[in-house]
Amino acid sequence: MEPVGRPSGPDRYDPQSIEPHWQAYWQEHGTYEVDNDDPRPRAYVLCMYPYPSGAAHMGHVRNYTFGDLLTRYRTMRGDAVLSPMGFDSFGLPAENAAIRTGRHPRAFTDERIEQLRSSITRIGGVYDWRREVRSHDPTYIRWTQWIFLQLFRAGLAYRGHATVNWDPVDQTVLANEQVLADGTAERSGAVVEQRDLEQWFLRITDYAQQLLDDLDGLDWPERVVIQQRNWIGRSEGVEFDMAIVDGSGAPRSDLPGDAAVRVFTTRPDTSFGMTFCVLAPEHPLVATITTDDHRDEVDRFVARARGTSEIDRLTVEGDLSARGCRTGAWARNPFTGRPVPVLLADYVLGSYGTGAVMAVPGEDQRDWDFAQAFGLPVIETVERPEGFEGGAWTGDGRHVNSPAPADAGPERCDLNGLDVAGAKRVAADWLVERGLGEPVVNYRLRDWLVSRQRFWGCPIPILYCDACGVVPVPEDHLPVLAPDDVEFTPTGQSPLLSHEGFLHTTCPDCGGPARRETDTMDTFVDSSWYFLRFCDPWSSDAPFRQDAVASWMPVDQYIGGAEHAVLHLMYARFLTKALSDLGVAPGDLREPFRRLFTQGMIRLDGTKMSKSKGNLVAPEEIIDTLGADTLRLAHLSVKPPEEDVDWEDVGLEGCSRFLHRVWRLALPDAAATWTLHDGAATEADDAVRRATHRLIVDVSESFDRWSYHVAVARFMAFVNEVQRAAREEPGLRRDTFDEAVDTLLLLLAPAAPHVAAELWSRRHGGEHVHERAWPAADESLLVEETVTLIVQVDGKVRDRVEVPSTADEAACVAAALASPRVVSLLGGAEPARVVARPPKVVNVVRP
RNA sequence: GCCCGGGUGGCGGAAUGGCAGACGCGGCGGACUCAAAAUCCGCUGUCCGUGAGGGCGUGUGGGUUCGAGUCCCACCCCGGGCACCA
Repeated sequence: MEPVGRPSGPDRYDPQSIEPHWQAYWQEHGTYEVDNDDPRPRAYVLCMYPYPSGAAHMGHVRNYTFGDLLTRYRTMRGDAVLSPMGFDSFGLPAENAAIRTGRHPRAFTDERIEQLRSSITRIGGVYDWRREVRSHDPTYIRWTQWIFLQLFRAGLAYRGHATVNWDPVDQTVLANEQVLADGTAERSGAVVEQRDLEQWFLRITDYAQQLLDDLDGLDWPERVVIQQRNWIGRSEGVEFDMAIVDGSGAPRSDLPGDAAVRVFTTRPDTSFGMTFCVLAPEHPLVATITTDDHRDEVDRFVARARGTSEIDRLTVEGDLSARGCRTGAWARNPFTGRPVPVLLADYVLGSYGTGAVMAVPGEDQRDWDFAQAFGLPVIETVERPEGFEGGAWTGDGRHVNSPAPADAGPERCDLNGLDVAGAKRVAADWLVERGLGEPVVNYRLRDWLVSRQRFWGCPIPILYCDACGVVPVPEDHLPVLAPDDVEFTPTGQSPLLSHEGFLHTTCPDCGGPARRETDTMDTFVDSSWYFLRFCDPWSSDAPFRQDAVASWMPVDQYIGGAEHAVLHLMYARFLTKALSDLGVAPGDLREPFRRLFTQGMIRLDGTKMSKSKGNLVAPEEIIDTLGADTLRLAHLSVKPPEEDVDWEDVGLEGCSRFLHRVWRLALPDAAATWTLHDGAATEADDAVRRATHRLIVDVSESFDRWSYHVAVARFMAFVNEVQRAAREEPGLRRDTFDEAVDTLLLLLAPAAPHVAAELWSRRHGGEHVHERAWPAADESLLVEETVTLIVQVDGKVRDRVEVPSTADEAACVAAALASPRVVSLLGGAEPARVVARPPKVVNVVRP
């Protein structure tokens, strides 16, 4: 790809010779290092820290180009920009490589960090590397563990027994967020199994309401906010008890008198339509309420449901009658006083609400389908709209069939005639007033399962003592580090489980023998606080000092992939709130990321480009030939930043040609090739000066709006215009030309930093362009003297006339009516109407 | 099914109710050259017309407006997310 035929020698644009020079300059001069006592206004620009997978791929390039542009731009605007970089360096790929090759994951990881750091530098990314953090660094491990202990003391980290997601390929449990809707693992793609295990959880559900409410104050893509809202899944309803009775409604002699099942519903208004009640197979009452004649059937059903993988349980196809089972028990509907049969079905989840629902086939489609399969009756309680032919009606309407029977006594409830909202209120109040139930808010969000049965992660700092039970490792014993003398076996089992030296220790409380926790933390724990550590990575007696965090946080602009919409971004929000409440982070820091930008993916032949798919286009090969500035510009120009990109559409050539053109235009010696003079200013000078100041406004606005592709288009158009003016007679005044070129270089400095720095330095005796102030436009040059007035007849453009930009309505109308084209189209008739928007447009409406 | 995006030349896209197609890619023609590359210049939505010019044109159909790619209503298609959460 080496261009042939372009001029050679010292005047040739040669990215290979200038790019390393400037990268070293920025590093050596600490140009983008900022101290915590910097007096300038502060800005915190952060790209999601990467998993070190080796040399950068195009996704990295895209991400870091946007972040780097913003860092350089804000710096030129006068801010102290915190732009740190680090590595999310725990994780399974390194451990899997260790299992394959026998090499320790640390060696593997450190090597890949160096490769990635080198790539990032070669892209031209500038960071305050003094602040670098790595998840697997013992100092970072220490503070991750310290944070875990604070959460443990506050009751926000707990050990719980639960049915959890087990990934048979990666040999570890996973959080709900890491399992896709089809029941496969987000990372490995394996079908997830269910296992009952004791695991560590973080109590994110305590923050469900805050996580929901605080979304409103964030400047985030709507898409991401909606995804978070869906994931939290708030739903309001009521819970109430239904007494377990026999088929005639009488109490059962084999059960205590208060035997009851509690149900949760968001539709108490439809209670009169309840024709059965459904329990989850894992509901604790199943065993006690099942009657003897149904016991065998129930046992078989429960065994099968528990053995079924999530993926099968979620399948909609198949015979519904096999997915439920009668229990022989009955429950009394408090609204009617009448018993309804109790069934089991796997579509009711044990982990949501009360694990039991009242089934209303008339107004719920799942209940309706189930009722059909089991031959259960349907009672419609909401009037159908005309023409409705489906099974269940879930919309609004007048209630019918909803009075309590006459023998229900003076306290009978009557919902007939009410709409859904009104009936909900009346039904809920009725339950509450009689002490039968209460309003309840449920969330879909579950506590965050953080245990991982893996070696290459942050060890959970907990001991198990036979005498004292669960004991936190004392803070002055941190960090707990995994041993180095470990062997990785092909089974994938964590070597910690069989490492005697790691496993056995003494209890800090009683001095007796104790066993270490062998699970490590989900790597999303590491990434939930790294942005806080960046503010104060030198802190040695706390994870960070509060004043340092207070001065930088929240992050002004966070940049990363949309694939983290629920995972990382939810966890990081949670931990920030928890640390704030614990007094570790400032009390008023409730959200970590003020603005979020999610960039599009890079696709190759329509598929996502990633390491696993071969990563066919290596960024460094392009840097080796066309240079980093061309690559950056191509990424900036190809599409709006938030959209997915097909690699085939990335126009390297046009960008390379453009930079060569800039080079020839700006090179001091090349001025001889242009027609420049020191005489009086001509119209050409006037036009170029206006274009120059217009460019300042356009590029600034485009940068502020993240319309980088438009900014690049403006650059190209501007260079074309200046070239043309400087080539044709009478040419340009030298100072007009210099102002145009210097302004171009200043504006280009954030986007194509190396070439801008090199040319500026050559033109200005070694000066550094990135330490110059962002240019300000001269307002007087933005006002044109004359403008092109659009003359329309009946809304169609028929002519254009030059008018003074100060022309008023009368002048514009006069100019329009004087147009020969308009005169001929009117054919002597008087216009029916003339609409003028001076000085842009006049529309003449014919009779 | 529900919720978000989005449909504009051969392609990526631009246009914050006022000149549709900026800028780039690709294509065609030309200059320079022994030749090529590179560079530079011109043309490049579509139809009618020798021409001047005119008709049509932003997924489809309606509407609002002097004027709609842009606003409103209905629909079609594509992409993404959610989906037994009671």
